[in-house]
Amino acid sequence: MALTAAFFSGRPTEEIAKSLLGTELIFHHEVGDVGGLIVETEAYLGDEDTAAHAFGHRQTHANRALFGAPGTLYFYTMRGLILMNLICQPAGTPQGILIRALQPTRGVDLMRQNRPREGVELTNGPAKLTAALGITDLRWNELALTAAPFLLQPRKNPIAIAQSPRIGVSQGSWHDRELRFFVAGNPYLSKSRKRDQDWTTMGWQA
DNA sequence: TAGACGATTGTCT
DNA sequence: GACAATCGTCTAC
Repeated sequence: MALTAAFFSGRPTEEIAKSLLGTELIFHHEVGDVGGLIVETEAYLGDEDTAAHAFGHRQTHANRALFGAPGTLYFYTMRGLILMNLICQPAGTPQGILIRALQPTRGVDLMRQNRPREGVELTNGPAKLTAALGITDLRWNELALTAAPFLLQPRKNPIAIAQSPRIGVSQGSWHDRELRFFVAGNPYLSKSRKRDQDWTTMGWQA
């Protein structure tokens, strides 16, 4: 059964970030479905999180989606690249989860057209996966997940969930908080090392 | 394989 | 005009 808004409230954002691992993100493209299993996420905890866009309850036109209802989509650009977040917690509590990497499951040929790279390079980074899915603008920012052409379907369970400090967060008192969660051993992780990759199980339970 | 660095673009002050 | 939740390339080991 597909995830709905209820999935994104009623428990801590870190918990939700972990339970998204193994969920298939499906995007209904005009010319066919594309998608993959979520293998890496990061939690951004709003007001008090020095790395979050809403730190200090800062609200601008660009980050307004963070203050939306659970299940709201937050897309934003970074050096001309597009990153995708899912909003957790009730409206007014600006917490979100960044989708950092996917293991492709469907529409791989289409994704390769969108982003001509081979193997894990197709989707092993937050801006890489949006490019591969074919997301080229912010038209779905601030929309509810259920109102946009996206679908989240639970598929697999990780053998082990690992965590680490967030990537690209080097300043502020929260820089070393372990709010990045990933499927241990999955080859599609950003920053993954070859010797850590398990191509037999891909990090999933049988 | 790890680390450094330059490119590049939208947003905010 | 400064900066950023990144990417791709290059270099050294």
